[in-house]
This record gives sequence, structure tokens and C-alpha cells, in this order.
Amino acid sequence: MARAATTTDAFNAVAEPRRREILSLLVVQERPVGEIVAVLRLDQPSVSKHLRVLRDVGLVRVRRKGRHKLYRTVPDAIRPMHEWTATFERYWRHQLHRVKERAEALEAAGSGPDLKA
Amino acid sequence: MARAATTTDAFNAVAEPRRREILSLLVVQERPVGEIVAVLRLDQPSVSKHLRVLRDVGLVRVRRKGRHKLYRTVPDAIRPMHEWTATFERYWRHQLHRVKERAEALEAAGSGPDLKA
DNA sequence: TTGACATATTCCTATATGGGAATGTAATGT
DNA sequence: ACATTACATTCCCATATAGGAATATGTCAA
Repeated sequence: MARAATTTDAFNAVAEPRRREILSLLVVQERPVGEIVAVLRLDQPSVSKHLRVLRDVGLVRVRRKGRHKLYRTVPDAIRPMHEWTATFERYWRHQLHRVKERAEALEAAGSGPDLKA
Repeated sequence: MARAATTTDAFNAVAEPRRREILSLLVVQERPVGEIVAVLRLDQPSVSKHLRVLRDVGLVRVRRKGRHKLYRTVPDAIRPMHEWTATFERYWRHQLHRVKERAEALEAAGSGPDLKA
């Protein structure tokens, strides 16, 4: 089997950095394809293809406006990723606490930070 | 060009659902490969290969324990993803507010929810 | 050393890319 | 109708999978 399609879900779609840039750009305000091309300095077909992927997974929506197509990010489609990553939050907090406690313990012991370990 | 390697960054690594399962499992407590195989019901070589990818991007760490190798998630390596998704939080909040306001406006107008639009 | 257990790597293959180039399609103005 | 603007799609190709099967490496025990 090969890798899952980029259109499988948000996780696969945003693995591509350009698509993340597009999402960040379009969440602020909707824009026509030409502007995305200009701002991000990508080729037009490339942008259209990325937008197609993002559309397929529901991360962006389009609406016509004369000859233009205005794309905008659908922020809600990013929530599942946010929530998944959030399940690890308490653990990296613990990690920080451990590091902090360790540093304080060392200082209390009178020695400087252990640069070797 | 093909897709970026899965070992490019955390975004690419966690695009694979099995790797997400492995991370969720190993963040609670470290485990030997055999247990991951048993709990997630995957083939051993498959698990080893996924662990290799996760290791390459710093999402897990290993330590030897006799004949076993104990893997554990490095939660801090997930923070960049959490932070990226968090930049969209205010926008989906706005989205919810708009939906809520719209619903309340309709109710105040005396009509039920607009099922057509 | 030998054997058994635990994990890692290699080889193979079908599939899905993303970029570049070229072309197709849709909407507007005259 | 026709030229123009704005996007979208298609074709080609190098590359990177993920899974399955087989094999290699590593570690302990007797």
C-alpha cells in the first residue's frame, strides 16, 4: 500500500506546508486564486491543485464573484487536529514540571546545572 | 516531486493514523514493541517501521531494558502542531458566535429555524 | 556456543503524490 | 461571436511510501 491520499482527512491535507500557508492566509479573509498566487509566490496550477485538496477535505470553501472564485478557510475543519494534539497537553506540562523540579533540586544541592547529563 | 518524506516533520509523521494511535498509547506509559503489537494488533515489522519514523522526527524516544526496547512519546514534539492549529481557534469561535447569533435572531423574529438556507 | 526471544531492516510492489508544461473551461466586455 | 481574463484539469515523471514476506541483528540464558 502507498500512503493514504492527501484528501483522506485534514491530517493528510495539512502535511503539505504550502497548504498550511494557504489556510493561514485564507482564514483572515477570503481571496481569489490570483491573490494567493501573488502573495505566496506559487504557480497558479499549483495553487489550484492545493485548493482542490483542501476543498475535498472541507478545509476551504469557494464562492463565485464575477470571474473570480473567492476561497476562504473553514476553521472548524481544523478543530479535530487541535483536539487531538490537545490530548497531549497535560503530558508536556508534566515534562516541563519535571525539568523545572530537576533544575531546582540541583540548585538546592548547591551545584550548577548538570551539563553532562 | 513526490510528497515530502514522512520523516520531514511531525505533520507528515502523524498523517498516518496508526502512528497517531502509537503516540496516544505511548504517551501514557512507555512500552516494549511487543506490547504495541499486541495492543494495536499490527504486525511487528509494521510497528518497528512506524516507530522508526516517529523516532526520526523526535516524536518518540527509546531506552533499552534487557532484551526489550521501551518506547515512549515525547509530548513536547507535538506542541508545534498544537500551536499551529491554535492560531485558528479564534476563527472557529467567531464562526460559532455567528451561528448562535443567527439562530437567536431568527427566534426573536418569531419564525423557526430556517431549514432551507 | 547454542537456542530462543525481541526487534530491526531489506526487498518487493501497487499507489499516490507535487511540480512543470500544456491545455481545457467558464465568465466578462465589446 | 471573439478576445481576454481567471481558474481548473490533464499528462508526464521522479520519488516516497505502507504492507507483506523474508531475513538480519541483538540480547539473554543455560
